[in-house]
Amino acid sequence: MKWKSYEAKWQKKWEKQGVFVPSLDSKKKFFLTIPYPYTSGALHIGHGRTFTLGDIIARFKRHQGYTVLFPMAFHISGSPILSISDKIAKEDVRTIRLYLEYLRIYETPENAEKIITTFTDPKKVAKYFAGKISQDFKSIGYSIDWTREFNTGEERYNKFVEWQYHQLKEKGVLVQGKYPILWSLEVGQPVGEDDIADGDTDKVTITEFNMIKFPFDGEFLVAASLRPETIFGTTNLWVNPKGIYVRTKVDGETWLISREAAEKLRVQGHEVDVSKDFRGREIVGRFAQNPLTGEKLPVLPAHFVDLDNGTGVVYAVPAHAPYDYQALCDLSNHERLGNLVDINQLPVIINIPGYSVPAKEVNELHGIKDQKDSRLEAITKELYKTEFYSGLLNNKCGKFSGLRVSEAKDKVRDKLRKDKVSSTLYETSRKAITRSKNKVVVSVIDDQWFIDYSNKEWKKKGTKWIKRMEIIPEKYRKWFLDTIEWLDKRPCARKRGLGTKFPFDKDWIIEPLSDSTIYMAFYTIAKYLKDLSPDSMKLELFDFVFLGTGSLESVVKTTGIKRDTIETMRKEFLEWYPNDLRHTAPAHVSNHLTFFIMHHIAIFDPKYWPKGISLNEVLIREGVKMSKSKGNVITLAHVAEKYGSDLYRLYVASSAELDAVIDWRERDVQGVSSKLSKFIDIIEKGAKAEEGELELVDEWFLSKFYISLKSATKHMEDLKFRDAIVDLMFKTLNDFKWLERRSKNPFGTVKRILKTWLIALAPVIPHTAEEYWPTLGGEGFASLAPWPSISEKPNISAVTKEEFVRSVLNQVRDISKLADKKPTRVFLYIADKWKYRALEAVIKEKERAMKSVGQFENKEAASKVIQSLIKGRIWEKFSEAVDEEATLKDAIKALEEELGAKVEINSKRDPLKKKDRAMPFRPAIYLE
RNA sequence: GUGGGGGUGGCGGAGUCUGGUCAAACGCGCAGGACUUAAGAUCCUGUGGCUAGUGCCUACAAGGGUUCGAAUCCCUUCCCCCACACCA
Repeated sequence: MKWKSYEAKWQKKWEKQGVFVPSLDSKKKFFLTIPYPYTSGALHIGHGRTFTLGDIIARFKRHQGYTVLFPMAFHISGSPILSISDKIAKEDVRTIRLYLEYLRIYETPENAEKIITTFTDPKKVAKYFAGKISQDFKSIGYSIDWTREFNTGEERYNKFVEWQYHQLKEKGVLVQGKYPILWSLEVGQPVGEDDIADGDTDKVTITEFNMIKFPFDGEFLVAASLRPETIFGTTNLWVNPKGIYVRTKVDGETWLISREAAEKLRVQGHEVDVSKDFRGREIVGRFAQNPLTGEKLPVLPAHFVDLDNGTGVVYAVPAHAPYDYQALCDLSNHERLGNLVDINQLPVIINIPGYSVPAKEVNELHGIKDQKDSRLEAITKELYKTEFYSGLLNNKCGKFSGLRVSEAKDKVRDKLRKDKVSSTLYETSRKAITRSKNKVVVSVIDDQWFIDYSNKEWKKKGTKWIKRMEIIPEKYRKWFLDTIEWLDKRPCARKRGLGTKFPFDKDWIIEPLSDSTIYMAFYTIAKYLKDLSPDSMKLELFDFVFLGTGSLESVVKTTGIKRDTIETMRKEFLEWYPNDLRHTAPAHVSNHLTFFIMHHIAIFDPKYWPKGISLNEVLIREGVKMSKSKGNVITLAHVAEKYGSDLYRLYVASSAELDAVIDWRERDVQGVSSKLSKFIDIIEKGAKAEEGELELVDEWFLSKFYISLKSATKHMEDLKFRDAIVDLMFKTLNDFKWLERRSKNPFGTVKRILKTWLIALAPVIPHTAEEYWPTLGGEGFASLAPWPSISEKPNISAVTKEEFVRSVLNQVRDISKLADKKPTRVFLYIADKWKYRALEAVIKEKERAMKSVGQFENKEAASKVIQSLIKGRIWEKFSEAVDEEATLKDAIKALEEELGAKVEINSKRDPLKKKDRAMPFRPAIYLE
């Protein structure tokens, strides 16, 4: 792995000479961004895939003559870094262990112990890892302009984000309203996924129950359900007889619900005043009213009712709910309550093919005997799924009859709400506790700030723009369109975390996905703000720089910033914007990338809207996902030392196309490594060789290379790196092997294309390109060399002839394999002249060549030959006939060597009468 | 649940949009050979079945359909993966 020895040297040279710091006033510019990494730890080779491919794009564009801006910054907004510091401060063992592990990637154990004590300050964590990540990036050879680096905790960035939010407010997309979030009652604080026990593995979401109020002697017995449409099939209400319920005032009415439910309602924006509690059994046997039909419904006891789920009151739909049906069965022998619901006359309200009373039938099928049977859960789910997709509401459902369950659900819910018999209760999707063992419930915040993506005009513009943008691979475009369709109001500020304070209410902090949507613009000016006082970064400054509004004079006056600094900033912005390409992983489509597009649309002039997005899939290792817990992570920091950066880059670029998952397999890495070694070996030998006369095989090799280069250039433009490398590396190396066998002077021949070859691979293996560039007589940095032009025309006839020789060789081999003998003499017979006339006709007329049969003497034979040529689609393989006899005679030595046999062409000797079988490009063969 | 992607050889993966050029690019593995005292590295050859030949048969998750023709288009079923709002 020779490349390891020279990589660091070139990285230093690039940095020292500012090779990747672009100048202004370019003719052709290209502005590439990759989302900045979040600095909570070390990055691994999976993250590196995205940055590496981005870098390859940047480098390729530079070769193509673009002035490329490829900047980088660091994200520190949000709660994770904060909670890391909290945990380290609280001496949480797991966190400390994890971070010591991270630190040891870069530090001696003693230093790691020292540094971790500073990590109680979140900014120190962020700063430390930002430093290390940029060091890692440099070690992989990324061509980043580091002069524009910043992190999102800096004041200049905060000022910029504040400006962004003023803009959003002006555009009317910032709104305030109610919002349900996960909440801890004990702590009185929101809880995030990382606060919840097992929150990472078993996600907790928020579900909406419909609370339906059943009139109950001037009060309401309030039942909660996820299936409002089943209200038409209810026969009774269930309470848990042992459970504790409360009689409470809720929003001015008296409700009977479980104690837990009352607590939840209190934090969900309801006025709750609990007056008295009682056991569920106390109301058993009384009657409530169906709020839709007025029907009398008995209150019955059931043990499956969970007080801490919904309201602790459930309305029974025994024909459709396995639990309800079974609970009725369990009760049927009860002398007083057993006959209040007639189990043989259950109202069926949903028709599904194959069932008459679904719950009854599935229970019987599974042999359910008791409501405590644990299988009921799964059976319920199963039945619900069937009903949801194939069930139709029947004529018991009034105006909803005939609807599918999937449609009826929302319609019935809306009607119940409209009639004020129903409202919403939020519940967690599963029982959850925080890591400090507090119960997680849902609370409703009523002054939450949102970005209103549901705004119709805005959406329309977004959709239209996405249809026009360049999206690579194309298949992700639909995902963008779906996302924008689905996007609704999105909370954009939080009470916790690092980041920019919300400018209109300083108690809030802008949420980390909402503070990173237009910062590509910030790159253009970041370096000029570095030394200015934050106070000078007034709204007017950004207005002027980004929107061109206001006058230079007045901005100078209000900000006190020097006139030419402001002018330069404006110039930088105009120079680089829009962002030509943003490259990242598909996971960001449904949030970040769509916000990125939408915010640009809201704030900037259309000519500055983002032009393109490219995406690459993830990287796994030996078939499994990399994760800290599995201990199979290779960090970016180890790449240079372990594999060398050029090998890493080559593997990442060549082993899968953008939309396929890369599997990092040590064995395959070794394979790629040997290709790279071989390539370097050829360069070294080629550089020393003398160019000589070109023979057929040399012409063939050079021509094949030009064809590959042309195809690879196209692939690079389409970001199909794998295909490009297959052309430039694997196929060309294979061709070279043949050249080595056949040519008198293979290295002299390859020398003619070495510079071209090297630059064509430079985006992928830049260090190797730099190292050998001077050796080959290149000037300046290889990284800045122009992309090779393809002026040389491939010699098609040489290619055809050599391919013909190779195919004859293969044919002889095929036959000797079939004949199962190793020949000592090989006889080749060239096809008769008239068959070449047939070939000519087929090359010219393709499928329609049959009509020329008439021109031949032996029409039957001619028709066979032509048919065969057509079937073989010969015109796609060979574009012209060659003088086969001469070509083979020229190559006779090579053939004899390869075959280890004497080769005779058009010999009189033909004992098996093979000569007649000969066809153009397929001489007849006889072996002895 | 909602939305998206996918199932091809011993393996990773091309090919699918634009049906015929496909027994399947490129790579890995495996087998035989060359080189070597030997191993490794490297190079050559082979790697569905039949066949001294430009062909036939069986294959592209399973089943069905459209078509002269399907891995490719349509339908059904099974299986796998990914993303989903405060998480960066």
